[in-house]
Amino acid sequence: MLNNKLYFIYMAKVLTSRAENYAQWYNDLVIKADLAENSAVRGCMVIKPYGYAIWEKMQRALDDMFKETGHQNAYFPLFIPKSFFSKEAAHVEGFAKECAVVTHYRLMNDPDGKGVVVDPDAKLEEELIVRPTSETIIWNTYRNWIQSYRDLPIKINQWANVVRWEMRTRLFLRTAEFLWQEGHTAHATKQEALEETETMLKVYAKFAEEWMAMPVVQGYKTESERFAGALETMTIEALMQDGKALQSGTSHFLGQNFAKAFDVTFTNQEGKIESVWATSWGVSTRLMGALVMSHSDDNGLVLPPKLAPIQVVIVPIYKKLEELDQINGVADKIVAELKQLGISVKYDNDDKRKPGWKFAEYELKGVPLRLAIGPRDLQNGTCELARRDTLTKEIVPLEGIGSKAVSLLADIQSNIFKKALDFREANTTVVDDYEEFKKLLDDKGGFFLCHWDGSAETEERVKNETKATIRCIPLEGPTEPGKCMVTGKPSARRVLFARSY
RNA sequence: CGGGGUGUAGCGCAGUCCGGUAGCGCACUACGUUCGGGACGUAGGGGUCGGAAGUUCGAAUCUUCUCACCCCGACCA
Repeated sequence: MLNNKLYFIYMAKVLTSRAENYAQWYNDLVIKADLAENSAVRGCMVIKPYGYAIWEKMQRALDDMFKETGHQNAYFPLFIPKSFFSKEAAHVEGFAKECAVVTHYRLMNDPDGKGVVVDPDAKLEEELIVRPTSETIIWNTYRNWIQSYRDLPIKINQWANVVRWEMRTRLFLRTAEFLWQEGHTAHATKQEALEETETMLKVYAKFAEEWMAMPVVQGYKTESERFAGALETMTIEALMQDGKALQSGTSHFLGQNFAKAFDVTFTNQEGKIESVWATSWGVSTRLMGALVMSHSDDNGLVLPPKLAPIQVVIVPIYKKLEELDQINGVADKIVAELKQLGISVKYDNDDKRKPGWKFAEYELKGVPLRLAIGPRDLQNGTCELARRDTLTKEIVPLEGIGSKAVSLLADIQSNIFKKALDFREANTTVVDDYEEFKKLLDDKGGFFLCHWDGSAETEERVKNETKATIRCIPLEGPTEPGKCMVTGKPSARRVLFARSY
């Protein structure tokens, strides 16, 4: 009676398949799985409760990691005086084209009686920018907080929304307003700031791999891909199932650029005045998109147990309400046992939905484990356990169901990571010939490890000719020197190319 | 921001060419039978046809303007 694995019979498809149209599959899934939807405001989304629950779990895990590495949370204003933006030249350059600007502070009734209009007399002295990122307001504030090396380091994070006026938006991947965290740290030495930059990249990589079950390549951005105003940008890059890369988190070494722009200096131990060294780092709700595209299949979401709002769902199967009563008794005990073990469990005994409907629904929503109890199980002291990642089911005894669930959840977490890692390895190609690179980019996609001569011209040429960009100069991986695949000039090491989101 | 497409019931669509007062499937409500992979029957309810203006006796349908969304580019996390 045990271990009789059955395979699923699929009923009506509600999703476009990945093979048919990957982009449509993603859009369908985000909406059908109740993660988010488009709002009445152009380019802005509504994150729905189920999607937000996942984000909250991400926040919790990241926030704990930030605290463990010595950071504190704070909050800075949504609005930034326009003049702040013009202080750091590269920074302005990077963000000027996508800023929302507040020009007035009052509405009035339309003199023509057609609703309300902006009161022309209520023009702001200085216009306010809705933050696209907070370096300027934060460094303007840090100036007042820092006098001596004794005031350093300052290691602050804020959870906030930011606005970047994007032309073309996609749920989670690119929206005009999004949620994120931005860390902003101030240090006495260059070395310490560099270490902070790397530490936080490692935090992101650890989070991506251990919580999201999403393998990432860590590395440095090339100069042209760097954050506006940064001396060095580090990134974690993930590979999506359609063979495109997704930049999933960045950590920037800002040097003394912002300190100089905002005149943030400190007196060192020798009594000399120096500029402060800075970092900033962030991940956003874009991670939700990464999560969806890393593991999910044509039946719906596949969530890593560590981030799943519901880890186990219990579905009763019954004909008569007396049977349901009996099952309720058994299920309540299972719920108590699982909760005891720290598992988030939902017992769905809603009489208005049928088992088949519930199966499909929770599969669509990516619940890692489903436990079904019917009349046969009541007799045998068993239940049916179905795992979302492999789509397999087995009949198991109720005795010891708690530890069984714990080990299965752990197994699912590691299995989907392994699956994603295998996919990435199968889709990472070492190429030395530019023509072959172009061909494989179209035929196969994925990551490419190639030699590059280090020039922005070559990088630009590859981008124009193939739409592929250098995702990063990896921290790990092959480091043997060679010849640039495009120009044949010497190359210190291979870099990671891909088409990206 | 350029090119293309789509807006008709909560969702997915037909009807638009050729103007005559709106229909189908799912969902919803009630009852009954069902319930181990999105059940079935019977009877119901629901629509400013994206918005505005115009042509006309009459507009979902024709004209102009406008808004939103989707796809492809340019830009970006």
